[in-house]
Amino acid sequence: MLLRIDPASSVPLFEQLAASVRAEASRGNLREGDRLPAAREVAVSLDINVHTALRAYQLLRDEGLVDLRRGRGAVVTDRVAHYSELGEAIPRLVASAKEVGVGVQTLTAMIRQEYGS
Amino acid sequence: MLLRIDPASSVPLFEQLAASVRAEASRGNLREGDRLPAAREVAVSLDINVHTALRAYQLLRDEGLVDLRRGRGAVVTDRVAHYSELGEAIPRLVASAKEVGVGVQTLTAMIRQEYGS
DNA sequence: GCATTGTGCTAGTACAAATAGAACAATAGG
DNA sequence: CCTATTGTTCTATTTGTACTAGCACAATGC
Repeated sequence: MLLRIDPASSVPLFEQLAASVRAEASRGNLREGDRLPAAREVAVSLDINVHTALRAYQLLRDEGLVDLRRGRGAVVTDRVAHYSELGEAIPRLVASAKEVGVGVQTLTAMIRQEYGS
Repeated sequence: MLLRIDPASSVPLFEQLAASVRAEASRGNLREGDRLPAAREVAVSLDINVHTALRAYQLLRDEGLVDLRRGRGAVVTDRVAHYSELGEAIPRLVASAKEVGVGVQTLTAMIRQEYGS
């Protein structure tokens, strides 16, 4: 499990952490039943507050990627399969956008627009 | 030109307005050389501040979708073609995400992650 | 010249992120 | 059964940023 964050980035720490976990899922490095390191443990190793680490985990729980239970930790659900599926489709779209010079902000805005309608 | 915004939405007004213009572009309703209504005009008809309308236009300028000039207004550039291209690819990905129950926030986060790497 | 249109500057308000401390509840394992 | 582990809940503070807005200014077009 490679979890990285960049304290200098403008992206919130908890989002970076969640994204880092998703990336592992997209690459197929996570399987149903796998257990993520404890929030307290992650907080120490990344030098962030426990609440921040927990918030990332709670975000992933809201998405359904992990189950959270006291004493047991964060366990990957069966939904991890969907993430690796999208892990193939997404790079294609991103490549197209980059080719024609459409930025991240614009692309994500267009997706939100499409999703909402 | 159908420009709509929802004051009740949590999405910033200027982003909604910009998205509304992009949507027109994606649908092929805008062509190179077309002129958008004046910011002050849009502000009045949508009942928002001029700065808010202007900020939307400046966002579109930064994207390269329009050229902005004093006294002349906002003119659509040749990049509009790319927007209608993506207007076909994006719905496919969004449909896939919806099928497997992946939300907007998650999807856009994954795209940012992919874009950045 | 004069109206139109975008730009710059300034500022108030509100919201979100991150940190912190403390107490609590469920689970796992010896 | 007991204990350590792990997430949950609550309150609070600090800090930074986003959004909106008002006013004066500058460039363009007719």
